[in-house]
Amino acid sequence: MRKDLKTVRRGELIEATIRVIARRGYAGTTLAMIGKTARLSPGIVSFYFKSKEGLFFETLRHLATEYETAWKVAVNAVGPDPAARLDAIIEIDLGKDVCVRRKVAVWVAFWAEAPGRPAYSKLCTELSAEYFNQMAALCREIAMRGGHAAVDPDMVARALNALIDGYWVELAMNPAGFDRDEAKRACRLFLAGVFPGEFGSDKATAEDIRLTAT
Amino acid sequence: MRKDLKTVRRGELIEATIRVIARRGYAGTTLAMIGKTARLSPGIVSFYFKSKEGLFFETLRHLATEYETAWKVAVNAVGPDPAARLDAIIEIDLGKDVCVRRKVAVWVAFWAEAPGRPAYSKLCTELSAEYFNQMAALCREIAMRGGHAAVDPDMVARALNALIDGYWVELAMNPAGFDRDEAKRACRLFLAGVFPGEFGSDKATAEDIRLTAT
Amino acid sequence: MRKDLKTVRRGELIEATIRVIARRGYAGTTLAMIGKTARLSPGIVSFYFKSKEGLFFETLRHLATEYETAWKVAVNAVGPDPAARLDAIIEIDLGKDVCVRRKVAVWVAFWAEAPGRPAYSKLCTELSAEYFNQMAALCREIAMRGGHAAVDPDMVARALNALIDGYWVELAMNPAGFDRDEAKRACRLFLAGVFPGEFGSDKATAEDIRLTAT
Amino acid sequence: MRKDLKTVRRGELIEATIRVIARRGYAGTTLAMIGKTARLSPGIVSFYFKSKEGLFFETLRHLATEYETAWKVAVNAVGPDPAARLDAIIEIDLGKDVCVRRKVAVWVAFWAEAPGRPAYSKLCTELSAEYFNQMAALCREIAMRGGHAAVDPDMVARALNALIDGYWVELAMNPAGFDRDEAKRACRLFLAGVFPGEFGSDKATAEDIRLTAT
DNA sequence: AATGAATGAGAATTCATTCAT
DNA sequence: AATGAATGAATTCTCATTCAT
Repeated sequence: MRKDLKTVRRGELIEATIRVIARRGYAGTTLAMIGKTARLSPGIVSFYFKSKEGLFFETLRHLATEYETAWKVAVNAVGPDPAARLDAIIEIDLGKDVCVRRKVAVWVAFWAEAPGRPAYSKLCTELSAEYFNQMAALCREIAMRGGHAAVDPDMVARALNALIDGYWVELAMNPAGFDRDEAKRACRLFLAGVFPGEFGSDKATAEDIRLTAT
Repeated sequence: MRKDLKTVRRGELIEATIRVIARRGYAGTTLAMIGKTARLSPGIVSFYFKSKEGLFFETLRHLATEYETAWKVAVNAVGPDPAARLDAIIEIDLGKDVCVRRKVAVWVAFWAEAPGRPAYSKLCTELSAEYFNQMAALCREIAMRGGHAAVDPDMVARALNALIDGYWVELAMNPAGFDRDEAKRACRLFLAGVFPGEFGSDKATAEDIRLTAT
Repeated sequence: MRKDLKTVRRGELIEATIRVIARRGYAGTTLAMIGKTARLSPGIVSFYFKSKEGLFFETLRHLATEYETAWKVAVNAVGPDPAARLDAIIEIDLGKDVCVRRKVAVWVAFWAEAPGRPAYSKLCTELSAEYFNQMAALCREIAMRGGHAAVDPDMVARALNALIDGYWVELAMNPAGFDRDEAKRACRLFLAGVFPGEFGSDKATAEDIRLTAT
Repeated sequence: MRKDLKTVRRGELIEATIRVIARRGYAGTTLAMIGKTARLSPGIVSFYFKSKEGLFFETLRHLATEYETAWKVAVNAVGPDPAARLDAIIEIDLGKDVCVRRKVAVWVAFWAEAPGRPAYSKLCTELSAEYFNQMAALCREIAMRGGHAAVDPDMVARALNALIDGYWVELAMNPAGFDRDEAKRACRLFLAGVFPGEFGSDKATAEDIRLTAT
């Protein structure tokens, strides 16, 4: 009960932080705004987090953990086929749980502040590294089994990563012009070009179709 | 003469602003740091720019103008072939003048702050729109002349845009792991997949070859 | 029974306050620390004392009462001889009940804060006045009966008072270098110089001898 | 000129700090009060001192340096006779430059806060140690040359130190009842009792007589 | 009777902006 | 034209106090 309340409050404050950063930017976010958004007093942040810096870091960690968990679960859920796994990652990265304006705007904010904050930088780098390793491993598997000797699987992984990050930026900056389904198709289009026969555009999942309507 | 000095000082302050934001992030940048970096007094910003906000906006405008000019010049320099023009844009976007850590880090910082600053948002949106229109027009031309009826040229333009933005983010966050030449090849690989026969990987330009050595 | 609990709790909080002030200083003492030290919740202070200010004042009063009672009891216990009475006061002031670091550190803290707190100032002044009156009366008696006409008994009382306060400060600041027995001997040495024949250094009490071993 | 201004401002702020602490106590002192007293804005403290803590520490250091210099100069000014030197120290410690309510109240405040602030404690301890070494050396000299074998010179030094500190406390708490000249006479009375023939009460200096009028 | 979460007033601190030199 | 000292508004942070449980 005691611990639950603590967890609940921390969650409320983190959620409020995400909303405020998404609306006002990192530099424009004050504890007063976060307090108001969470319908709590501004002084409470010191109680649950050591400081503003602490709250921000925990917010980043929350997003990082959520994201990491999501793609790991997704990868394991679809069985061993590397193409299906890559597909599952795309589905998560551009899916409606992770790829919502609120959250990607905060990711961009933390990326932008990372140069001046070693703690942010470290966390992002570690997350990235693990993510890249997974992606590169899958690309390598596909390349080997399919005889796609010509392409460098690491390069493909980096490109796919960049493509997804780029879509996040698009969503953050121009949510009206962003089409989650189109983004997924574009990722598969890229992979289909690189690994012919692996990512047919006809392979659209049921999920795809559902989300297109959204 | 008077005007020259004004232009020089403004340029120095903008350059200093870029360096400081790249190193410390947007929120971590103070006028004192900018002054120190420019070897000028902190009070001088009020003289040459109305305010900190003004300096930051002019910094964004400087980057925007520089970038816009660069790709327009490049497009016009290569003649009318749409594929060559698209190639020229890639060359600029990932070339050593525009795609340097210092500058892309500042772009990411402005993207991140845009939600809270209508002025930034507006400028970025306008720049994006013009850039996208150009790219989409070129993609449409290629699609039409090559009979690539299956793909939506706008989608290709958006994807290419996202891919490039994503590479900028990569460079900003992890400069050591970024390979400008690889990024360009990945863009062409994507286009080659979408528009078969148009962007052969054998088409590497002289520029490419030069930069690979770097 | 009810009243007992109240008295017990108040005593616990006062004792905790003494410990915390002695360790952290007056300015560095928070109700949270006092609560933790007393193994009670921080909110309880409002219940047993009106406020932090109230708790602090009661702490001062507690020390003052304890001290006042101690020397009055001691004075009355030794019979009417003024030299013996003065000796008894020295014994108390530098004895192990009153003159312990914990307590003298708090005395110094209250002295230091007195300028800004009329309530503290008043209490200390009243206590001082009564103490001085007693001491001066004893000095006067000794001076008169011994024919020590040359010395001003009030001056001697003030000097002895200063000497004892000074030793308290020494104990507060540098407990390792403080020797309670030496301090008592020094007081008697001073009085022996002022009132020749009255405070022979050979007159060390049994108490003295016991404490020397400590 | 530049450096002078800095020195002047720092001095003004330190002087204001002394006045405010003396009037309000350590805990009751705010930067706003210091600013007002110095007729400067509250934000300026950060400019000349890193923080409130920094200002307080420099204030202590200022007092310590002033005091240390004063007694060293005084000791050297009077020639090699140890009794004269001890006398000179008493003259300084209870003289009108050092022993004024404003300053001794601040000393008491720092003594009181020392337990919670290692930096204060360290500075006070070092100052004390040097002062004690000097005093003890002089007492030893007097004891040896005068054949006062019975008394421990270190004990005398500690007692004199305590007596002077005690007078400082008296002045801080009850300035109206404090007589600087009487305090000096009391110190000499004590020494005269300990070292017979050395500190005759007839040895009052011209300085003494002048100050008595004050 | 006691807790400890929550509040919010007050203080320290930061830093954009101003302005006398 | 440039400086950099000084200001003071805005923000973070601390912590005494309150109050529902």
